[in-house]
Amino acid sequence: MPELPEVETIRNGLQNKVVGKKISAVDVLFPKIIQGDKKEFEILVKNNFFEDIFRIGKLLIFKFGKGDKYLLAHLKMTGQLIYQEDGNIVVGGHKLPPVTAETKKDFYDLPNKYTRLIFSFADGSNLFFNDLRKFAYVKVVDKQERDAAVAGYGIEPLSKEFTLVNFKKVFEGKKKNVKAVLLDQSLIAGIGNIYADEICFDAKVCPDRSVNSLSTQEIKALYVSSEKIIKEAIKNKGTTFRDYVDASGQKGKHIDFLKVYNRKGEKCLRCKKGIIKKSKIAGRGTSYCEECQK
DNA sequence: CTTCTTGTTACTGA
DNA sequence: ATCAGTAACAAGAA
Repeated sequence: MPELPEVETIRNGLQNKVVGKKISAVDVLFPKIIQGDKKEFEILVKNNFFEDIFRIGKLLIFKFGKGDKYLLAHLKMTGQLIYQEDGNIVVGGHKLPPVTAETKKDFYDLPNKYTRLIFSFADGSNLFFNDLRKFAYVKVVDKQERDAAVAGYGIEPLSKEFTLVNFKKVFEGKKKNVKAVLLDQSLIAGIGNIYADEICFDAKVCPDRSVNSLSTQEIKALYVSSEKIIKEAIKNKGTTFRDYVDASGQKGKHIDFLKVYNRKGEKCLRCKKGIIKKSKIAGRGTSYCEECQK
């Protein structure tokens, strides 16, 4: 699922590909993907261009060249943003291909049965917004609404504000467990289920520990591990567990580096004694080693 | 058939 | 206020 490292990989990939290109057409194949006024969306996008692409947590923010407007894009669980240089796609008037054994098999044919939105650029290239589960969205906002959205997020792991002092503040006076705090986007931006488990494992902290029981050293370990795990995952272009692909349609390689997630029943790679356990913590499937995560 | 999967929000009750 | 738990959203896999 796209978490910070995956969304950052997509942002990075799109930066060099779509910024500055004139959008000549937009095809809305699933109208519900657009939050708010659909007409406003189409009028704004057409004959405009993306001037820059930002990210906070798992949220992408496209700045338009004309008009002081922004497009927020959230991939939720199965969203994909795939850019394709060529292809035999006629600009405008896209229709979904029929669902046949052929199209179903080739998930990477574009557009496919999960394509919800297509931006067509003047040079003939296209940006496909696919989403199997239909939870992903785009939303046009002004500067004020953009700032409000950003303000709702906690400290961003790749920013200057991600310091040990600020990280400690997040845990102060709380009673929630570690997993719940790591997943809370209003406290720390961008961590999802996979990396929450990996961070707890790396820090040797059991995810169901109440944060008010953590020692200063344990909080520091979680801080160091958060930064380390997220940067490693970005280096590997994210984790493809199921649907995630980057802006070029390529899978991430970080799945080979996961140490606990999806390893239920396997022997712990670190202590080689414990068997990875999976239980429900903070309402999420959580994998951890009881032997070496205290 | 049932159960599980995950990001986020909304709602309940403690 | 804070927290835990759960339903909802939707479409799949197992």
